[in-house]
Amino acid sequence: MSNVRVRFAPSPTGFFHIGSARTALFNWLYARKTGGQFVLRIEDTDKERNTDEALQVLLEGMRWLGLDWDEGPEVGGDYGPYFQSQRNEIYDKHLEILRDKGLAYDKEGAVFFKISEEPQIIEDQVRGRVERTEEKDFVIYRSDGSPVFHFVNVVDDLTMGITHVIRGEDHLSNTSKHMELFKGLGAEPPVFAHIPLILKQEGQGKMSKRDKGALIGEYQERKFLPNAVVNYLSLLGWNPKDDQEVMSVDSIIEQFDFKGIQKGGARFDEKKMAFVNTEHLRALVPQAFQGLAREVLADLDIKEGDYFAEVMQLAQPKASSLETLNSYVDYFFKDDFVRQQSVLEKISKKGDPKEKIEQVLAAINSVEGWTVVEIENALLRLARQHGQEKPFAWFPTIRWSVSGLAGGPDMIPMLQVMGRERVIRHLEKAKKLLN
RNA sequence: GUCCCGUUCGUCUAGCCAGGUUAGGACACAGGGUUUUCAUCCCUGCAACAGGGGUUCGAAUCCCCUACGGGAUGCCA
Repeated sequence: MSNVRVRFAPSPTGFFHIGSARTALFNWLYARKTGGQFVLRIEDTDKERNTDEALQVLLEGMRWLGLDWDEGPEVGGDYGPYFQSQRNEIYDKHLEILRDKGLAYDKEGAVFFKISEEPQIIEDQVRGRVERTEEKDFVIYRSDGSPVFHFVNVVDDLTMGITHVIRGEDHLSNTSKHMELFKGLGAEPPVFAHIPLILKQEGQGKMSKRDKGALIGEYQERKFLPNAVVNYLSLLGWNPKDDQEVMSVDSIIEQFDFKGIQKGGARFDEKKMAFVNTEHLRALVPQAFQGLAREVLADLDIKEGDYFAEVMQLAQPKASSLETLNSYVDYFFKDDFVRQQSVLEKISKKGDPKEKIEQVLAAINSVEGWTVVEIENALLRLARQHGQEKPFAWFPTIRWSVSGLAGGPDMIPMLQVMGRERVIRHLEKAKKLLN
């Protein structure tokens, strides 16, 4: 247990942006690394947009990523309320403090904060020493009586005992305002760490919600593994200073530090994201993989029994994502799969597929049992009958017949798992299609 | 306009603080192999210190300038 207290203070807008998620992640990592507290505070001052539905998108996204909060909505805590909309008294009280010190004054119906005009020196944990001077007094209460972001942000951080503010670089220039406010309220500012922004994959500027891959909900829908998303996000602007890239969340927590945070913006790369996801998928223990696979394959009529587990054992080492798993294995579980015409055209160039199917059927019918060795031997015999060392020339045709595809799990184990009857049924059907 | 921050392969980055490296890794891409199957695996290749000046025997590394990129400059958050 340490005295570190960090926070993530999102505004519920109805979507959970990847940049916000990474800010949340870095705060969470730091809390877990130091044994501190991770506070979730909701900046719900915009009454129009802040619906309960929008809040749930955020909370579900956080939970999905595994970013559990020690204080905040649903869990409470000693520093509440955790919704800005419920903290007006606290803000008003702090406004009085500034008024009493002569640091707040009314003008044009609004309340302004009187700046000190001294340079504010930020010892930023990522950027080092940053110096900036505020040039003019700024509004802290609008003429409608509501407090503005800079003020509530500082008051909340102060009253919630936040020790480290880890946030996006877009706030770096605002920090001098915040420092002045902390000092005006008679408090030591927290430690700041400004992390680089996530940039668009293509084009200029930071990721916007319209960009592909910008929303956490997309990864949820596409059945990415949350740990993989966390892994990739952690690598966007941070690294453990060695060659590790595919890491468990525990390992990331253990190695996380401010020194490893990058200064420049990081461009998002969906291909690398997919790569990290594939690696995590392969690393899953078979039971975990099968559990997830059952969910994504729910539409297939899969009966209980060993067959499913065996198919998954074939698929897991080669499948690239849960999102595409269905198309990778569906033919194991149904007879009405589509045999791709383009694949047929390709294999037809290397000989008559119908002839090959007949040859394979004949070879298979002579097999006693249905072990990998027996299937392999049968196909080897077939190959030798045609003066060939190995039966690879028949593989594309077999694959097309039993799966309709050009690729998939290893050929012989796949046939073994499918079972003799099913293989023969598919071959016969394929043959018929070629008449 | 002003202020703040940044800039190493196409991309993410190591190296920079404590100057001497064939500038390393990963993704992507290309070629080859396992295998005349495959969304697997293995090997190889491609490819970078933004530009200029200075300091130094020696600069990716330290200093200055320029360019470019990002952010801030709201009674948005």
